[in-house]
Amino acid sequence: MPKNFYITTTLPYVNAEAHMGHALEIVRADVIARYKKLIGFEVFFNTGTDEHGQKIYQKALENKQTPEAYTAFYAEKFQDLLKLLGVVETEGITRNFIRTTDASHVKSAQAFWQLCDKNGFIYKKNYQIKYCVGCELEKTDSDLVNGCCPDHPNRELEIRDEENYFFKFSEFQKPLLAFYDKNPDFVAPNFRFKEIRNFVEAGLSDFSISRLKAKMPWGIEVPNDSTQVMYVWFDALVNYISAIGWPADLEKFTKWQVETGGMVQYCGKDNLRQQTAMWQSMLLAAGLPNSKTVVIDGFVTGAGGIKMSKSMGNGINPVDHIGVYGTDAMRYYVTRELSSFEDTAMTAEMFKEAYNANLANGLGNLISRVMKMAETNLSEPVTVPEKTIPQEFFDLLEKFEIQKATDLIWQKIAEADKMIQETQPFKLVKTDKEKGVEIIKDLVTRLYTIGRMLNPIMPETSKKIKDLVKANKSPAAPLFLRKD
RNA sequence: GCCGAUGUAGUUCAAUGGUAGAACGGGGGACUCAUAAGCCUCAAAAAAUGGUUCAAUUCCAUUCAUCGGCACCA
Repeated sequence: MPKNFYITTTLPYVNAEAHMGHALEIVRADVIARYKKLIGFEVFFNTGTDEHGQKIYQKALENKQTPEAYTAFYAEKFQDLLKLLGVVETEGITRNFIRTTDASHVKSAQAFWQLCDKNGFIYKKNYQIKYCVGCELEKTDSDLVNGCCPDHPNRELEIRDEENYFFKFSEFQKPLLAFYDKNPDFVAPNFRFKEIRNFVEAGLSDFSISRLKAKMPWGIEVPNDSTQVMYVWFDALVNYISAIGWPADLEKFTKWQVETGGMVQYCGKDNLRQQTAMWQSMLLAAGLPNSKTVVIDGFVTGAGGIKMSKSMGNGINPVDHIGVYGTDAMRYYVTRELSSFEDTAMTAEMFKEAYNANLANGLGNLISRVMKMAETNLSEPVTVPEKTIPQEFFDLLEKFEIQKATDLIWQKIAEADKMIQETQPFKLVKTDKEKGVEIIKDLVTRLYTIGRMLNPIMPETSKKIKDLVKANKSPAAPLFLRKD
């Protein structure tokens, strides 16, 4: 039985700066990837950028750039973000960064379309669009206020017909429900699974999967119809399999999507339907294996649960925070201080408090005090036994309960601090050297275990702890300096 | 409007049909290995109303408040 594991984030749409939601999703997927690697899996980690569509085309025009230059700029920015988040080259993990403008992806998306078409799930029909003559623009339902254009409320919207391709989503109600029944852990957390099941049970409508190329030139051309380009679904969602070589390299595809039991996907709650229903139907239509699990994140909000926005001025820029506090501090925050599945409020003040309490006073201080005693009182580095991580830690990560798993580490930190207070080894070595040394060795072993558990969560810190223990040295400078 | 969820110390969360736990923040104390850190200790909480029950924060109903979804926005 090969131990392979494939995990992917959704691809950020590159029409704006990266926000906390991106950081959250990328780090958590990386934590799971590193955890799987830790327990012996060979891991494929996919992320990238979604680069087609009307909005990007317009943004590029606004910036007086070609869409190619515009998306290249953002793709690079997101790659920089990955580095800042600690998503870097890691032994045992294949890192992949896909851009939906990659030639291989374009080919893959077209092949996927043709396969679904061949299987009879794509057809052409009239699609009615709402058009505001005042704006001279097409309007979507979500653009409208009380059924009218907000800028021209007194003008009647015109209904115009346009020919588009559609996907027969409606035929997948039963297959989807059957798939859900067979895979009771398909969506995490469970309340999101209920939500999507209700949605599917209520009935499905076919969705449109192309746009007129004349109107929207920045997209992947529909096979055998140069007048149309693919709308987002058959473009962006297909990245999860184009990333692992489908259909050009079926051996690679088999390794990561078949032998693994399917990909594990991370996404925000706004992506629930796309990932757990639409994309799964598309895979069924193509006769390809489904995803194994889709993990749904909550949102990061401002204080009081208010949506972060520029106008509110309550946004948190992950890049700025990493600049001040460091990569591992950000990884700590999104894994332990933000709920694994629910919305969580976050402010700069909360970040600082959590940093001081748990990284400076908690973890960092423990490292200093334990290693100082070790350096002073031990003649050689402690030999740490092989397996010291509690099984519970693995069980929690297996269920994507990253927050609870991280909590467990901080419990271990508190236990060690308490033990120092109760046994006072720093005093004991003066009266009973042997006994004092015994306790210090135990503390070093505990610290090393904490270092091991931190491996998926805070890889840099994990390595620093292990190196200090192996060298029997106290840190030259505090690992997490208090910020005032 | 419909569907779903949530409402617990100042804040962020937890457990529970029978003393409501924790963390941060706040007050006090003894200590010194450590980053004015750590440890001990104190104060501090169930949105409202009604019902079921010997007993409700927990179950049910209603009200109020907040959030999400109600599809072509990526």
